[in-house]
Parts: sequence; structure tokens; C-alpha cells
Amino acid sequence: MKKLVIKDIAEQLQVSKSTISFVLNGKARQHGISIKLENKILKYVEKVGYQPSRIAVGLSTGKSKTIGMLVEDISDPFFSSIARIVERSALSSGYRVIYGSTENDTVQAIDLLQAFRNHNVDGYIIAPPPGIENHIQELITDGFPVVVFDRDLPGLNCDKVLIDNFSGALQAVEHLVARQFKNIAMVTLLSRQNQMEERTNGYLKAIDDAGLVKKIKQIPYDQEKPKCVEVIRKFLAGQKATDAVFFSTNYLALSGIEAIRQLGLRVAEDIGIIVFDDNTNFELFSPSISAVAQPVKQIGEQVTQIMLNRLQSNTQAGFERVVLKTTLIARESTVNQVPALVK
Amino acid sequence: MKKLVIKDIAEQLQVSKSTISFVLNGKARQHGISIKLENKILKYVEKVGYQPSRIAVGLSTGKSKTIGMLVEDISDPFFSSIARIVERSALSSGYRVIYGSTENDTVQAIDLLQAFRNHNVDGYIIAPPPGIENHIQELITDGFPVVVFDRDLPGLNCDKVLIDNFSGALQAVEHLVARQFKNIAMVTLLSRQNQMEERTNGYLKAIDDAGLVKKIKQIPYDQEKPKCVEVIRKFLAGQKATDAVFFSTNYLALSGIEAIRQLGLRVAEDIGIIVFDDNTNFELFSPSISAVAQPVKQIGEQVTQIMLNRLQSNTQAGFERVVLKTTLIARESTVNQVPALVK
DNA sequence: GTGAAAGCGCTAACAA
DNA sequence: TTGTTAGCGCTTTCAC
Repeated sequence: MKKLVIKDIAEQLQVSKSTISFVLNGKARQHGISIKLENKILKYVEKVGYQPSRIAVGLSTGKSKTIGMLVEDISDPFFSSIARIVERSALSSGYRVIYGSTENDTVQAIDLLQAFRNHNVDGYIIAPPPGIENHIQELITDGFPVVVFDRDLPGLNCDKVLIDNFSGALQAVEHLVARQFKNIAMVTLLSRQNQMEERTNGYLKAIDDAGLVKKIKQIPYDQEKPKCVEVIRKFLAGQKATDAVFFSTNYLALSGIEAIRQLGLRVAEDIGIIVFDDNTNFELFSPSISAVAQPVKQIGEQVTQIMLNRLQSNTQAGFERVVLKTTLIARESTVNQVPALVK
Repeated sequence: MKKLVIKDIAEQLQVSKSTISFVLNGKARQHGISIKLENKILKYVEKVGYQPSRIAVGLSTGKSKTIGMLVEDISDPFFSSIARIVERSALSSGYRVIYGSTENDTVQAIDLLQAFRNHNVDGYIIAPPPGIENHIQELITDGFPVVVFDRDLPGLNCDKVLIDNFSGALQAVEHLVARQFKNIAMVTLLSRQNQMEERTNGYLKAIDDAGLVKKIKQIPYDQEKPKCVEVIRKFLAGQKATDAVFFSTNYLALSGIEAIRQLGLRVAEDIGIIVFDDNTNFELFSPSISAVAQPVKQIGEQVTQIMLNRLQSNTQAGFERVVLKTTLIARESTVNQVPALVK
């Protein structure tokens, strides 16, 4: 079945291409096309299942009706959950979404941005790796709507959907403090990314408030898992007094749990654990793992809604900055045995 | 910075657009363009960072250099892992990937296919929901390369990358048998999908071989998790003798574990568990959960490679049918206490 | 060796 | 009320 083009329809119906185009774009009224003709066209188009070629429309209008979404890693459940929500709501407004995984790499991200631009995407949804402020700024200057999420780039002036990393971390560590843990370490990424720093700040604040001693282990970003496990294991082995750990990411926690196992320790009984981000079935671990949950659904919805608004209104005024709250989910991994009291 | 177009380059360099186009497409030789001019153009293009508009190229060539990928749910770790691999290898060959989540719904899948077609995607990678044979067949007839994965649609004649569901399931249940479990139930989806049926067949074969009694619970596809948990709980509650369960999917297992908890039973101690698909950190559950792992990486690579070959060779001859083996990963959830012997 | 021009399928001024 | 036509940015045939 040969793909139909507008010309075919025009010939069949004995009208001009533009008439069809107007009708199809809801501009029949303003061009004074008779209701009768309009219906006839609509009916015929429906019947033969004609759909204008996106490519041609894109070339002609300069709009591709697609949104480019840059994430760190589409196979990370946090990002794929958001992607899913974005995909769905964008689709219902006629937008397609194309993704790109940056692996948190500046160069890859820039390439991807270039590729998106090249593809004429109409808007950008970005979880920015470090070092791409300028490139994003350029997009904005050139008039593209950009919504940044998950990570803030403080200098950037655009719409943002973030979460309150500081409070989330604070809350997590305060929870540990309340549960009577006394030697609370933090394992985090060696990263200058804003959201990681905020989490660290939250930790420090809580530790400080409680008059405890801080212990932070930073792991380089691109470690393979076994290496990561090893680093954490060594860290914990050198810190026998540690009775609880706050992991700043899901991924680190998974390595951490492994490390704890290797040390022959038991989660909860020997060492408390709480994690930032709750996208890995932590409720089903045994003991289940306490976590600070990020509002994935809300993030996805907000991001899309802001984007679609921009796309429709076509204005760059009054950027929004939405900061979403996290939710503490206390589970078994932070039930303290309080050895001091038990003894 | 205004986007450059081929005309700009042509004017700057005082040559015609076609010359540039030839050079950029590696056809300088066959059009006898001087090496000198070629280099000059290449250099200039590089310097100003010109990249041809994909849309325009697409309109002109009829190729969009994008692959459409249809999965059940992009937020499912099995699919997102594959998507990630496909994305990456396709990109290195200059192809973009756009995804669509079918939610296993025929209508949605057809819409998505329509949308892809409309986008002029050059090839289709599809994990097919039921009932879209005809639509896929049409794509093939129209000359598009199609690679089906994860699920087979037996009537379809195209490239396929599948896994050996029957053996995987067989192996899983044989493992339970070997561990001395005697009352092995299976919890699966109420689905006529080929891969689910194969898993069921594997279960039945193993049960039969061992001379045990089969017990299968089928859960409707679109249940919410709580409902799913409830159904499994009731099933297990009515089957006190059950000492092991084979779950045909990851998702069901997560619900199942929850159900087992609610019944006050302990995984491994009271009931053995093994799961088809190992994409949910089962190694970190405690007890860790035995599973049949699907070769995600291989699936992704095979799928992409076949697709890229088709795209390059532009032929439809000799369809491949790759069947990948699963791997049994025995963990703590199937360490049988063998109550009969212990007693 | 190089360039003019037609055409890909559609949109939207501008005519009529 | 409807049709003509000139692009959108690129590729490719064919003539120079």
C-alpha cells in the first residue's frame, strides 16, 4: 500500500492541496471554506487513512512536534520512570519524545544536544551533566523552550523542576539520629553536581545539629560496580565504629549493601542504612531498606506540563522553578538495636 | 547563532550547493571533485560546525536515519536496558532511536506504529503485543526492515531475536525439583503470548518429568499491584501444601514476595521461589532470589546488529531467527530446608 | 570538474 | 470561497 500524499487526496477530491491543508489544520473557518467541503474532506481523509508526512510538515513549518529528552541513563529506573510519564503525556498532545543518555558525560551530552537540534526538536527536557550551561544557554537564547530537571545549574535561567535535596538528606539523617544511631557515615559520589552537594549539605547539617562526627566517603563517578563495592568495603572496614550509613544514591546503596555482606555484617542488626532515592524495590529487600523517595510521577508531570505550555504559548517569560519535596520512608534497615541500651 | 544552511556555505566558498552536498556525502570522487576543493570544503564545514538538517535530508532522501522501537513499557528494567544498548549502538552508526510504550495494548501499539511510519522511521524494532501481526506484516511487505524481539509471532516472517523460554522455565523448575521441592506452583500472566505459553510449557514438562502435580495460577494482565498481591495471597492461602513457586515474570514475583510476607511466611525457609527474568536486583534481596536471567546485553546487540545490517544492505532475504539461552542463577530463595528430611 | 534546476510533501502568503 | 505558487533545506540528474 503506497503511502498517500496530499496531492492524491486533492486529485481524488478535485480541490487544491491548500484547501486540504487548511481543513486539516483547522483553518477552514478563517479561510472561509464551506462546512460542506470541510466535512467532505475530513470524511475522505479519515476513510483513506491519510496522515500528513511529519517530515514534510516539519520542513515546511520549522516545527518537528518532537521533544528531546536528555537523561543520564535511560536504563536507570529513576529516569526511565520519568521518561515514561513524559512520553505518555507528550503523546496525548501530539508530541513525540526522543531520548538520549549522557552517561553524565559533557561531551556526549553536547553531541546529543547537537543531534537533537539537528533533528529540529521543538523543546528540550534536560537532566544536565556538568559543563553544558553554555550550550543550554544558547538553546534558550535561540528561543527554544528548555526545562531542566533533577539537577540545577544555578546560573541558568529557564524552567526548572527540582527536588529538595537538602531537606531530603537532612530528613534522612535526622531519622537516623532519632533512631539513636551515633556514628553516621555518608557514602556519596565524588561530584560537583549541585544535587549531590545539597545532599551532602543536608547530611552535614543534621550531623552538626546532633553534635555528631561527620564521615564522608566519596566515590568517583564512573567506577564499575565491583570496584565500587570494594571501595565501600574498605571504607567501612576502616571505620568499625560506624553504625549507620546514608547513601546519596540508589546505585551506591546497592554496592554498599553488597559490601556490607562481604564484611559479614548484617543490615539493620549491625549497621543501619538509608538511601536517597527509592527506585529499586527497596521495600522488598529483607530487611527492607529505608529511603528518601523522590516524587517521580510529579516530576514527570510537571516537566511535561511546563514544556507543553511553553510550546503552546511560545513565550519565554516568567520561568518557573518548581521544587518538589521528598518523602521519608522508614523501613527495617533503620530499626536500631541500640546496642548501648541493650547491653 | 543562526543555524547555518548549505546555501550559506556555498556562498562563503563560492561553489554550488551540489558540490558541497557531494563532498559531504562522500561522493566527491565519483563526481570528480578536486581533492583540493574537497578538503577546503571539509575544513570549512568542520570549522563553522555545519550539519545538514536531518529533516531536509529526510524529505529529500526518504530516509530519516531513525529507528522506531516498540516496547511494552520503557520503564520496565528489562526493556530499558535493551533500549539503552540499542540506542548506543545505533547512534554510533548515525541512527537515532525513538521509543514507544505499548502497555501491551494492541490499539496503542497500532497508533504508535502509525506514528512511527509517519515519522518516516527507517526500521522497526518491536516487542509485539498480541494482534498486530497484520500491521507488522504490512510494514514488511512495504519493504521496511523489522526485527521482532522478546516475543514471537509465529506467523510472521522477519528477523527475530528471541530467548528460549521453554528451556529457561524447564531449567528453573528442574532446579526446584533437584532441590527437593515437592509442591511446585506456577504463577503467571493470563496471556496468550507465545513467550508466556512457552514458559508454562517448560513448567509443565518439568513437573511432568518429575511426576509431580501441577498448580498454575494465572493473573490478568492489567492488574494493579495491590490487587495482584491479593490474588496471589489468596491463591497461596488456598494451597497450604505449596513449598515452592515459579514466577513467570519479575513483576509477578515482586507481588508474590509481598504476598508471602503478608501471609507471615518466610521466603526460602517456608517457601522456595524462583523467577523468570533477573532484572530487579534479586541478588540483593535477603534472602536473595533465584532467577532465570535473560541475556539482555546480547538481545540488545543482536537486535541492533541485524537491524543495521538490513538498513545497509537494503535486502529482505534470509531472515534470521536467533534464539538466545537463559542462565539459571541459583540463590538463597531456593535453598530447601527439606522439612521431610529435617524432621 | 562543476553548477542549475527539479523535486521530496507540505504550508501559507497572495491572487482570483 | 478556492486555487496558485513560492518556499522550507537538501539530493541528484543532467547539462555545461
